[in-house]
Amino acid sequence: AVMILRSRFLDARRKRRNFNKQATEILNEYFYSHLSNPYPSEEAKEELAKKCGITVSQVSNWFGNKRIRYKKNIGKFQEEANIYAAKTAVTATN
Amino acid sequence: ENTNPGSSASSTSVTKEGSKSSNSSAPRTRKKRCPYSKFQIRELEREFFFNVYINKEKRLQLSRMLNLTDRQVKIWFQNRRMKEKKLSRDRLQYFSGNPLL
DNA sequence: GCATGATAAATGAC
DNA sequence: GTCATTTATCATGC
Repeated sequence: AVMILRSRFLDARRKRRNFNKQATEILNEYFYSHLSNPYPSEEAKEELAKKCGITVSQVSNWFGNKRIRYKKNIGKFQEEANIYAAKTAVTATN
Repeated sequence: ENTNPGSSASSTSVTKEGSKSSNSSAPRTRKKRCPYSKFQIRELEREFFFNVYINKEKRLQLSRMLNLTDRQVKIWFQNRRMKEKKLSRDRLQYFSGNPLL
């Protein structure tokens, strides 16, 4: 059993698996509701990781990829941005 | 087999790609990331195994051998140490609170 | 065929 | 020196 776990861990780094829809939802909500400063603190990352069921490193990776890919092609994410903007509009009003 | 713009310590580096003629406060264009060759990685890893911290003397020697700049070797060791630390963290996290165990 | 997550060079704050 | 990042590249999912 240990061997299986070990081998699975060693090659599990670049064997990518997509996050589930719920996790992506949570990450996107945070990203688009902090679009002016999409840099979650360490504490925020830990909370996001917990809610998404992923590691803090994965949260960092996600935001790193999201920031640059959004910046490189804002148009492509416009529709997505509008969706989450509407979804989190209530939150901003407190 | 190394595409290196201004790396090789080719004696007196006179031409700096016409970088800063007068103004020197420009952010300068970021150097394009160029993946190192298998050979370069092997040698870097070999030295990393001996000592995680490389001294200046060996650094210069290694940079000449691999056709990298002194700075590149220094940065590689820094990144490599960070990688090692991350691997340790992941290992810990994986074997501790794993729901599948 | 691109979307997406992870990793590898390179930079900058401190 | 560490360390969060940017950026390009890699490897996989679908």
